[in-house]
Amino acid sequence: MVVDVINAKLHENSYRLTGQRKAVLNVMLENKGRHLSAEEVLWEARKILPNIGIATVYRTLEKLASLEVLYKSMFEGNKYRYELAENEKHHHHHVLCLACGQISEVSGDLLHELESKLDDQGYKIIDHELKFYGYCPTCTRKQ
Amino acid sequence: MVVDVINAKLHENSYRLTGQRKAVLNVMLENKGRHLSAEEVLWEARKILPNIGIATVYRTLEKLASLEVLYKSMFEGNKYRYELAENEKHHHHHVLCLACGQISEVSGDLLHELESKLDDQGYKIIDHELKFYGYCPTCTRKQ
DNA sequence: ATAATTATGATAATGATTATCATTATATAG
DNA sequence: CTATATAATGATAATCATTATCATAATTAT
Ligand SMILES: [Mn+2]
Ligand SMILES: [Mn+2]
Ligand SMILES: [Zn+2]
Ligand SMILES: [Zn+2]
Repeated sequence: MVVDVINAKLHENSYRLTGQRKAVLNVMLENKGRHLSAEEVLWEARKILPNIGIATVYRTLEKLASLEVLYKSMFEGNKYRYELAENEKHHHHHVLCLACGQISEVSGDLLHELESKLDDQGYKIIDHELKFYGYCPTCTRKQ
Repeated sequence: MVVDVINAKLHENSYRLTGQRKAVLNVMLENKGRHLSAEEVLWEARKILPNIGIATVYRTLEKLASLEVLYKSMFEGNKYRYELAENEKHHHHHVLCLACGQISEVSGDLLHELESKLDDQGYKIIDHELKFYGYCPTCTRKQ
């Protein structure tokens, strides 16, 4: 997602692009493809802005997620992770390695068939989330 | 899942079928198809065994989940829910209504194609989890 | 410049889950 | 059966991610 687009989205909602928000955004932009926890974002952001507080990081991540600049998902079950939303990758899914914890991505969307079946039943499906659990190629080889 | 099977599973692992575990099991058996939180299980179990503690409920739910007598999943994001595992329904998936919170079930498994694609890439996929978010038929009609 | 709005950081509160530990129940060995 | 080892329980403290509170600071509108 281009920075201008993000800027526009913030502006639309009359959010100010403060130094703290810039710092958080930079962290996410420099970590395309990674899935960071709030605390990880905090550590990175403090390299840019040493006094930024954890509450601000949470607030910023939530705002950016609500604007769909970021995606928010839960892998370990106790902690959310955030990643930069890239348009072409919308609706990608995840493979979580049970050995090393690595998160890899699966693109492609085979779920339209199921979704239209649900539509026929009267549901209105907005979104879906798919996670695979198993072993990544590296860990599979080591077994 | 039949009670005898559960009994056998417990026995195999030399777990004792105590009054507390019976109470939790009864709660789950009487709530087939529902997805209960630990606290909800506690309230129900206390109707049978008034002094059962929350720690024991957690311990029992975890044990039963590890034996695959129960399935454990997270819907709201902050709280796990447990449901009785029924063999024929293995790998069913969920639709979460964004309006009323109702959880309904989807059977069918269209994911083998994706899983075999991942296998080709060297992954060893053990399990998957699929959630749909949207509106249930009732809430869709009300809109 | 003044007043209103929005944002921030420190810190307390919350809520689900897990750990600890003394006590109790159950099983096993002699 | 009795002693002893093992497993289970309940009360409660600890943990940890997230949210709420609130006084202060920054930005915007008047
Ligand atoms: Mn991703
Ligand atoms: Mn279910
Ligand atoms: Zn791995
Ligand atoms: Zn509904």
